[in-house]
Amino acid sequence: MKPKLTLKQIARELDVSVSTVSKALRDSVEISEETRKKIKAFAKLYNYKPNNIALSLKNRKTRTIGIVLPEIVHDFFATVIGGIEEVANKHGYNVIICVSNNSFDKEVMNMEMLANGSTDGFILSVAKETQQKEDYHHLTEVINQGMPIVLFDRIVDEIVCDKVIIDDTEGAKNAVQHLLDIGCSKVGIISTVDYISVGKLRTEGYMEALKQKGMELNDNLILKIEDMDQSEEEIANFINSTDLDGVFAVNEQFSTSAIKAIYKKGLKVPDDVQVVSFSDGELSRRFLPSLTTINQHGSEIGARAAEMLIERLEGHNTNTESFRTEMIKTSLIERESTKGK
Amino acid sequence: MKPKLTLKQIARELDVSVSTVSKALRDSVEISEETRKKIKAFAKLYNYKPNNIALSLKNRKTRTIGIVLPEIVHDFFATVIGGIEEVANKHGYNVIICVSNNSFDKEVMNMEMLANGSTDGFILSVAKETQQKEDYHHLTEVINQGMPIVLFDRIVDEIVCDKVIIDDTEGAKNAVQHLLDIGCSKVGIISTVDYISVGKLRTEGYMEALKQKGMELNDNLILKIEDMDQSEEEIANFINSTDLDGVFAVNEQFSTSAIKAIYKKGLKVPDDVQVVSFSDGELSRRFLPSLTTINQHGSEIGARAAEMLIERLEGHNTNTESFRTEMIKTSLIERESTKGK
DNA sequence: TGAGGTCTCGAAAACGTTTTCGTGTTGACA
DNA sequence: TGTCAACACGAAAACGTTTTCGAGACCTCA
Repeated sequence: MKPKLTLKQIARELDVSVSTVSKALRDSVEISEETRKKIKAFAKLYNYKPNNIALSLKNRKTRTIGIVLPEIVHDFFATVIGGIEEVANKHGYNVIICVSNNSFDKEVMNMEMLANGSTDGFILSVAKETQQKEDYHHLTEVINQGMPIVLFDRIVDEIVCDKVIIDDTEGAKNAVQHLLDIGCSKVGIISTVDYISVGKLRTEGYMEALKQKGMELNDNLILKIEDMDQSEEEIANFINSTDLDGVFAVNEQFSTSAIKAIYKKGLKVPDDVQVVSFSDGELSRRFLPSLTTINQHGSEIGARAAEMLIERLEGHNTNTESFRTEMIKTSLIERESTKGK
Repeated sequence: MKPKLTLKQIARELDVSVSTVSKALRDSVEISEETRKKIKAFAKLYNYKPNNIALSLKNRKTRTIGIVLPEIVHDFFATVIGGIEEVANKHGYNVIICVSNNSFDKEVMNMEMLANGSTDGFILSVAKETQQKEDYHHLTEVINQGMPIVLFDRIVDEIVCDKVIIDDTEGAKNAVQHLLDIGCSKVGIISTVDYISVGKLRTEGYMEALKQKGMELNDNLILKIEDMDQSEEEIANFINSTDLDGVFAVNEQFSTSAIKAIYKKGLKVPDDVQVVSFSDGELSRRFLPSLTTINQHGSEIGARAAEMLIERLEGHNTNTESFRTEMIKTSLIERESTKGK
């Protein structure tokens, strides 16, 4: 077991000073060709690699990005992480991931932990509980300390920072419009309670689409799920107690539950009821019938968020203090759960 | 924008020395009650938190665990991360995650990057390409530097370290046994090529189960997928060209592809063909029919791996140099893709 | 009164880097 | 022979901690 080589050891071994070694390795002209070669050869031979921690302390930069997410066993978030990871790595950054499990306290703890020198900045999607409490002091604190934050997906309007979102309203509107375009006349929505920002926005998109077609809103066709654990029964009840020919659900879980209930009711998808789902994940692609979805392009969201954060970190934009909110376009992917025109 | 408070600033502000501040905050008896209170009050007021990087440098401990995975948009790995994250956090550790994308080079790069001071140890599942090349120098190097490693799932026998695995053979055997028990007489397997350790082991389990029942092996009933991208067609061909009443597939993707092909062929699941899948994820639970699976208990794997690593790190076991390989039991979850007895 | 002990505290080293600012040794040139 | 620049290198500070050691102030007791 040989511990890591340090500059000091190289210096001692070669009988020069630490500064000489450091300079030689960084190709400083101060050091003679000869010594430089000798030192570099030695370093290469023994595979010297500078200690990241020491560099971080010196430079006050860690070259790591903190990611805080509500959950990780979740196709969308996993995809976003993938996107972040890729561009972060390309720029020589690492990512350190913490999960809030949708708990406000854990979110705060994680951020405090990471903010004490572990990361240069944050990419985060706030916990459900945080949106509910509307307590964002941990975000403002971090920002006040000069650490950039990029919010995505579950953002909070009050916080001034860079944001990456999808147009939830537009995406939902497109989904519902599509259902109407292909012949549905009674379209229901399965969404979440309003304090979840995306649930609220998607519900608004649903309403807009109906209004645009001059159709009137029927509250009975709107289901807002509060408790994920009981979604299955609630959705079954909803399907049974209504007479729909189109369903728009805000996530894959709701969509598949709905289809299951539709089958149980003796109806067929897409023949009797057509279904469009928000979120395009493994489940949508694999399900039978495969789901027509609104693709959120998670990896693009992640990639864009990482790019924005790194840009702030490297100061390519210190000139302008204007924060941007970037909108990633969603797209409709037609599959078997709708008939098409 | 107020930058982070440091000991030095507190010292200057309160007109004492840095060492006094440090000691006071750590409740040293060296410091008088009075000064201690004053300093602690000040620190609390301005929310002083020690800088992690400085601590890491001083203690030569980062309290972070490096995780290197083949992929992240994958139910099993995401679940494992969840398990790791939970116990890591409980012990005051952070996790930093890198993805190899099944590339050998990226795996090596990631490990080198993290090994230079960023983490205290590793939890990893090796890339497909690494298993193929059988080049493990990056692992031995890290181990030689005194950093503990815990391998899980895709492990490599040659490396001496702690390991957490599931009994792939046993799990597969149970799956096939179950199919035989509930009346199947012609059971096929859809697996991966042999250089993927888990694919190989699961195939062995399949064979063992058949042998134990005194059934003879038919190579035509064994499909080994090389290229994931073409799995769908290969599986369809396999299903069409064989006459099976039971299918065991080593992952959810293969299982659902098989079921799709079975339907296309005009047969029913589970009436005509019964299916058991390895890996219990969202897809298995949501699919129609929901899948009978072998649950790998990913979060337990992660949790156990983290515990083992932390134990090494905190030196609770320096006495014994014996590395353990822990086996997490799989369990069969019966759902709709099998009929039961 | 002086020796020794107890309380408090500060200086300095250490962790592994980078960088600024010397400083000694050449050699050229007047 | 003396001056000055160029060259090659080292000392030290800095990043923010913790910890060891030393030292001054005060008290106690012979």
